[in-house]
Amino acid sequence: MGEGVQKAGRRPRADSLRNREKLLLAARDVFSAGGPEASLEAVARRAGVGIGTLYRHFPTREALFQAVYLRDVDQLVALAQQAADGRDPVEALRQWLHACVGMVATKKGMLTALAPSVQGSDPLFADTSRRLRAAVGSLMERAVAAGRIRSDLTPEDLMRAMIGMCYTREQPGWQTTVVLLLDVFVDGLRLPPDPAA
Amino acid sequence: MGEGVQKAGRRPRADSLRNREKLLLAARDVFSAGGPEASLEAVARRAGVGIGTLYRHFPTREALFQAVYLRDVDQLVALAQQAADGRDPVEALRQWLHACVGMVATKKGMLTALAPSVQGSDPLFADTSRRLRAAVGSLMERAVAAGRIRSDLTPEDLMRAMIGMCYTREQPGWQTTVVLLLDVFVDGLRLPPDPAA
Amino acid sequence: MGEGVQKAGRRPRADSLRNREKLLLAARDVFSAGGPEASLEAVARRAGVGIGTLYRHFPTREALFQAVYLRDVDQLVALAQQAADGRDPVEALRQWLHACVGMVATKKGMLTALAPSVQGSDPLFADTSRRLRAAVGSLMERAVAAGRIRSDLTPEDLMRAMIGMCYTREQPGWQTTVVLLLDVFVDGLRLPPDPAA
Amino acid sequence: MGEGVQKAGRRPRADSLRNREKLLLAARDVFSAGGPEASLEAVARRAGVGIGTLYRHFPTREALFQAVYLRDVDQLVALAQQAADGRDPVEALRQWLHACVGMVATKKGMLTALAPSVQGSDPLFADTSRRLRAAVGSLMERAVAAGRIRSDLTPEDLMRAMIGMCYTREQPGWQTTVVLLLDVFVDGLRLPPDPAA
DNA sequence: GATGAATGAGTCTTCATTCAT
DNA sequence: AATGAATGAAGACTCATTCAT
Repeated sequence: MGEGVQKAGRRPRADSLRNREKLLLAARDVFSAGGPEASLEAVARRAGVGIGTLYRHFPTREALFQAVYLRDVDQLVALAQQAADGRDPVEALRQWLHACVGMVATKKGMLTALAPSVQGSDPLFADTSRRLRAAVGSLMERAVAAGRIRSDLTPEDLMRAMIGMCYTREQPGWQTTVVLLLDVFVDGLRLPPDPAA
Repeated sequence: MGEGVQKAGRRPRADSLRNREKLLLAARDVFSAGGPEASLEAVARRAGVGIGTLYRHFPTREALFQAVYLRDVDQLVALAQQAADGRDPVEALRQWLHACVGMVATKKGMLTALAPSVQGSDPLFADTSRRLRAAVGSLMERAVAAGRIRSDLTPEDLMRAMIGMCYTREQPGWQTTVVLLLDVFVDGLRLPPDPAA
Repeated sequence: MGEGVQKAGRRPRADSLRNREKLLLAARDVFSAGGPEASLEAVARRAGVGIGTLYRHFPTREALFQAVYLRDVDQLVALAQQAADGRDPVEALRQWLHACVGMVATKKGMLTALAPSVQGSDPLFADTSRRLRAAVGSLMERAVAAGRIRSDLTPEDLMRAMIGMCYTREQPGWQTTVVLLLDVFVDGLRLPPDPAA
Repeated sequence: MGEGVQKAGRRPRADSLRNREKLLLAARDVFSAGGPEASLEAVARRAGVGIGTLYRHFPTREALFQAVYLRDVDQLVALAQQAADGRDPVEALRQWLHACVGMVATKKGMLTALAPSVQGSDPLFADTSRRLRAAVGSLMERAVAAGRIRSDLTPEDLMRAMIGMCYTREQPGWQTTVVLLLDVFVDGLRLPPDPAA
């Protein structure tokens, strides 16, 4: 989906697959360094393939984008699923948010990927978006069910807060700041313990 | 400051002033729509003046930028000063943040202006930045002094949280969401009332 | 001639004369530094007058050019006339050529002025050209009359050789080289002493 | 070398070669007419190709320049080598200088190529420069060894004299003049026959 | 399928030149 | 007369995109 390659029912050529992989790696690097406006030629050059090859695999900039960051989002989802096990549910939420900051720090393109997944309506991101929402949702659900946090925020809301805070990333040491801000935010989500209990 | 025009002591030509104004309006529109990378030619075109005129008035992209958003930031500062009067200090903080959201909603370019004022180190924004920080700082100071909010956040931190949340703006109705998120954040800032009192 | 100012029979305003002078000085500096392609706005800026004023005084680039270098050429002419007195005529020729090199070294624009005066057919330079030719001609004449140099070169030829050698000017120490080359050239002009005498 | 094209081991596309050739021809014409500052767009236009194509083949103005004039300089070198055979060594020198004038006359851009090769320090011209110097040097060497000319001039000096004289080229019939001037110069180089011999 | 050449539209930027004040 | 604002025509350069090989 999104790639221009692969007529149904035909086994992909080995070099084709290899090129696709090289392109994805190159694109991640280039987009990380130069932002999402970076030149496609730079991507092809770094991948060591012709620009035509890039276009064959990813007919639009968006298609490339999507493919590049799909796996990153998958990691976030996995992380949310792990965090949902055991532990205090509010703490799990906080830990997961911290982990998100860590990933944004490592993979500079991550934010670029998250924003459309959370906010956009582009059908290309629909699936990614749905999976992410589900994972975050179940994380929140536990805390809500335990009466520990307010129940009027959606998973998107939480994601947006997290993403927004991360836009701060530039100064050295930004991670510390963002973690602090997120902690404040999580504190704001808490409900007082039920005095009846 | 920043404009290449106006040797001291000479009355500006009428059309010059008119053009400057047209350029500022056009620039606000264009930057709002296309982001800060938007083409300067597009600005000139929309202003209905020659590209040379744009360059005469604003020799660099940054100079134009700065001029466009200076007044907007001034309004935020004024708003903060007003909010500092009377009322409950935490409430004042919350109200000011709400007002910020309102301004971001009205002037789509506002965010573009705030980000460099808060994060950047460009000397052009140094003054703007300082004024903003002072205004927000005194707003927070009152709440801290009253023992109502935590004292370990800087004015920049608060601004960053606000700005970050606003990056969310795209979907219809985003303002409601952002206001909600900011309220959560302010709740997170609160300290429990001093039991000794 | 060449200037657009001065309707006949009207005394020039004092500031007009002052501006003209400032422009000439500025033009010399700017053309020296930036070559003959230098921007007229730079000239006006350095002169501290408006670009419009420059145009009023010198309606074309060439007119400015001509005015700037007129006096320089005059100096060369004067030099040639002095050199024609006394001394050995071949030596006088050589000395004058050396002096030319010195002037080219001092006034970087000099070459730019000489070339059109010697080669061009622009009527603006006709007079300059004539005066120069006359001066150099009489210098050569003496040596020819004394049977000391060949008689088949014109004053233009000599000037061209000198100018050509000077085009070399770039490297540090070029003057030494050019003087050497001119000495060789003068040696080539010599006739053997008349054995009959 | 200097071109941005041709990864090793791939046969160049036919139209690519054709375009390269068209560009070289166009560039020679345009630089001849308009000097080395001439517009690259004019070159592309005259070659009948897009400006992008020009940039692909020659990523910098200098690269184009170099490519255009490389072959011309090669011819001069070959000529010098031929002239070094047989004949009277002073006469060989003179003949070669005459040939240079002829080439300058034919290929108006030649001077533009020679100047940086002789005077410049641009690494692009280093090789060209070296080859030319060697060729001229061995031509002079023979005459010096035979005690026929002064030994205190470098090959560069000779080249500069030749180039300088040619800057004269404008008027009709300039070749005759330049040949005359060069003959005078060569005469100036001569030493008197050794009376001891 | 892969390659990279060709193309031209679009940007930025500088200036000569004209004209309103 | 002087000024400098306005204008737009170049020119350099970059890239997205298409296509010949």
